[in-house]
Amino acid sequence: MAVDQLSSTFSALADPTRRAILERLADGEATVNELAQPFPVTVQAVSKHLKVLEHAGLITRGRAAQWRPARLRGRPLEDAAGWLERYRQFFEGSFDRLDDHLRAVQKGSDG
Amino acid sequence: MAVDQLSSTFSALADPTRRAILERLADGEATVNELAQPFPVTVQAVSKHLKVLEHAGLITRGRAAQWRPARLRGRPLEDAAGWLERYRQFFEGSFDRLDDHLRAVQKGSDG
DNA sequence: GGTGTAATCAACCAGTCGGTTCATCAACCC
DNA sequence: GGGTTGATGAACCGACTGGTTGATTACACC
Repeated sequence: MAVDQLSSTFSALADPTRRAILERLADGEATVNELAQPFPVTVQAVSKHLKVLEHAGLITRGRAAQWRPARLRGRPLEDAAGWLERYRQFFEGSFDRLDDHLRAVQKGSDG
Repeated sequence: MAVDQLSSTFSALADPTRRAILERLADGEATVNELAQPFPVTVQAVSKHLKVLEHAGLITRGRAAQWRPARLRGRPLEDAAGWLERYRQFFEGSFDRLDDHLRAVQKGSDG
């Protein structure tokens, strides 16, 4: 099991079912049964997914009678986005040219 | 094994060794031995990591004599960042208030 | 207090993962 | 061609993952 936060976050996001759950939660909180409905898996499987998401801090669980509504939490997503942001320089244009550009930058100034 | 691109990308990023490899590659291309040096694992293990990264499209491999330099490729990172970007609304401020805000928005306009 | 529903727990299973060791391939160089 | 170095291939191992089924807990309602 990944110990660091970032690994937990990316690991949680690596599953398409879990990403779909998060997308659904972006529209507002939902119960396990509601979340499980669109997927061809059992409620127990979704419950496990929610535990993974909760462990990664991507959701919090409420308590209302026998329901445990899940709610999206943005912070880990923000951290993940922050990590990726550092590679923005590689996003734009051809990565082939980027290498030359980087080498030039490294020689010309501090990193 | 994850079939979709986004899952492959997040899965590849879920390992701290692989993220460190990418960080190193941001400084320019490097060989397997160079990449393996900082880590307390064998070269073979790093070679496996590179295969995962290559499969996810996060790196490309060159060919120079008996060396196979790895080079960072930004495209999948950009896609991952794009997916996360859709949650930017959840980044800022308290997520508790966000829920109220979302409900208000949902009532006020088309959902 | 018994019944029905929401959700989790527990045990199990097949497949994948990250790592190892040993063996092999590929290219350079004398 | 043989030795050395860079890198991968193959087999194996323990741990984790995503899924199942069956049992159990927690709460509402009559």
